[in-house]
Amino acid sequence: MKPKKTTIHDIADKLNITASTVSRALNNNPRISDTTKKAVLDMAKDLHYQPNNIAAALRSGKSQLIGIIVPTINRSFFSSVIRGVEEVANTLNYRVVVSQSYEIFENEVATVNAMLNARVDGVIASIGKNTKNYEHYTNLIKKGIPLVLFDRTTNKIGTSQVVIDDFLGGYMATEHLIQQGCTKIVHFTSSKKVNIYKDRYRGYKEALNDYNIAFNESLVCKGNMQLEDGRIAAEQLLALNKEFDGIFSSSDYAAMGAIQILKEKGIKIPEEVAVAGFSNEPFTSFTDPALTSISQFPIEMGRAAAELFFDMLHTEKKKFIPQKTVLQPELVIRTSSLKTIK
Amino acid sequence: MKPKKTTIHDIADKLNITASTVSRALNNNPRISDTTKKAVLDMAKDLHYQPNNIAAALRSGKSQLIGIIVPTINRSFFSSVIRGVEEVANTLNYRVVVSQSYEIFENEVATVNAMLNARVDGVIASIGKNTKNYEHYTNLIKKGIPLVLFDRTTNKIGTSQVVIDDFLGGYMATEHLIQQGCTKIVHFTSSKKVNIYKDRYRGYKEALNDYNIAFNESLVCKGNMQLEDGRIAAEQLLALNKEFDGIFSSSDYAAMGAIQILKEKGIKIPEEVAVAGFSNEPFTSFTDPALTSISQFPIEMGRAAAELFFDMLHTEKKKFIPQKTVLQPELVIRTSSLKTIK
DNA sequence: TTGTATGCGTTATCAC
DNA sequence: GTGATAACGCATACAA
Repeated sequence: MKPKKTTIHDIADKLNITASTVSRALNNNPRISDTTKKAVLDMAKDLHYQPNNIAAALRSGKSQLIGIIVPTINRSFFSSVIRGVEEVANTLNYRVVVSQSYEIFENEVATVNAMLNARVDGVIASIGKNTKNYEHYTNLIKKGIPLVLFDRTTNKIGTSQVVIDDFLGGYMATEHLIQQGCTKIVHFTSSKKVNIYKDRYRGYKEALNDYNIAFNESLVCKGNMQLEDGRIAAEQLLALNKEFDGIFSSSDYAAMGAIQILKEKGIKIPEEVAVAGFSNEPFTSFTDPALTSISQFPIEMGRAAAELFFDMLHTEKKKFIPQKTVLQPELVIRTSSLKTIK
Repeated sequence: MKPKKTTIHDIADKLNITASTVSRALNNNPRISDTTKKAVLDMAKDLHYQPNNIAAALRSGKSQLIGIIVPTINRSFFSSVIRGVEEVANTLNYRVVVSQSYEIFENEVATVNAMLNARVDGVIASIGKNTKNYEHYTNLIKKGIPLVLFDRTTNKIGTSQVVIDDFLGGYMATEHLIQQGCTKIVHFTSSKKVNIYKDRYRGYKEALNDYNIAFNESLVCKGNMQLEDGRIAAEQLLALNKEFDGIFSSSDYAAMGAIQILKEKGIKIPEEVAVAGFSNEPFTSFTDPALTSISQFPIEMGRAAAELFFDMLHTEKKKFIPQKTVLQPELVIRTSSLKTIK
């Protein structure tokens, strides 16, 4: 019934050569003559030969698979990183296996394990917010499986990572608000445990310091960085009669939430309060006012992660030194912070 | 050097049983006694046994891999569909391999081929805009590999698909504008070759007809459905002095482009022109005015696609009848179309 | 430049 | 309820 799949043996038989020769010819092995190569390639086409990556993977120990672990796929930042990874993986004949942790530690562990079972050649991951134990990741490293962390990373395990300079991003956003005349700048942040928020916070403080503006801890709001958190924070600031003329939020969503509340209360943006977010989410250019933000170049980040991955793959484990690619953030100025020009 | 990976043979040796028994125990085969099962499981844990999916795949012919092909990963709609697929695949111990066609036909063909080489157990795909030849997909079907199409599908090849009722979506959006008092409604659409745009267009016409509004072809603008296309279309309409009091765009992006132009020209939305988009992109709730749109429930679409896939997987090829899941769209009313209440 | 032999780790078919 | 054996399709060490 089923038209039995053709293998290298079928090609070999037709050509009166051996399977090894066919295998070599297909892999463009230099020791095979051009004539045989051509004959093999032609016959492969004739027989509709379809290489079996699985068999090759079992034999060679290389699956040509890269595992990607992200909290959730349908967030612009993460899907863009995946896009970047896929772009370069694709050109090198690698496939990309994705899975989500949903910020749940157990899922993250399980998913690393699944990647291990699938025998991926390496893993590119962004750490979940609630992850404090990195054993599942160090396990990978112990087994000699390349691991590249991006964005939400950690220095506690020695592996390559790619991040943007979050400190600089925080600094740039804050500096920009200061230059627009703000002196009482609110900051929205999240858990200190997460490197990215910690660094953006540091950048904020440093900018204040450099411009001789006193740091006021009561203007720092902690939350979960969602739209709702921004709304709540803004409401509380107003309820407490805090004076402020600028907001630097570590998340575009929280910034947006604050903007909604301010608009509802009739507070003018940017005239009375200038706002800057972080991430340059696609929606930031569509809002009213359009939201100033910090671009993280997620596609480039994905490409960089893939490159670090292939570096690792081609380096002997003992010779390997963890690399860190730091991308430069970019301040994207939009109406929400443009006091002067308006 | 390398701590040789433990296999089922290692477990078997330690326990003085055979690999077959271990294999069966690990697969929870009913013919194995509970005591041996427990012994095997314990030993597996002790030896840090890590199943080799690749070997199992080669032997069994099942890779536990689902290939997903989308035009681009970092578009909210597509990444959300992927999320839905991954959700259900994950619970059934399947992994998801994603790749992008970038709307380029050759890429789509190549990527289907790559999936074939990777021996995925099936493919879930959304067809690229420029694809007119479906041979690469029919090839899959011929080989007995389950194929599920979603959103951008075709009836020309007999396979399962999941779509939303685009006709109904188009109808609902148009009807809503009519109910808001619009009588001269512009429609933004794209290539007639693509099922989704064709159907939304049909819905638009039908609604006009049902409400006794004459269809005016000069109010239909064709474009590529991007922000820029919406801007261009709106500019042309104004330049030509076309009278219109509503816009139903088959894309949120194009709708947004039109809104930008109308705002620039001082035309009030929704008072003078009411606008509705399609897709309910995340940004639609953040714009000003917030954009009325049609939700396509992408995560549910992904789940439905996965379910159709597993249905196919568990059905004999000869007994299989292509299924079509049609999801109901939902009108999400926002300020951009709310003439009455304002 | 090509052939021979072997094994990657698992599952499936028989046998007992 | 368990064992023995083969086979999945390919790549590679070694031989010629």
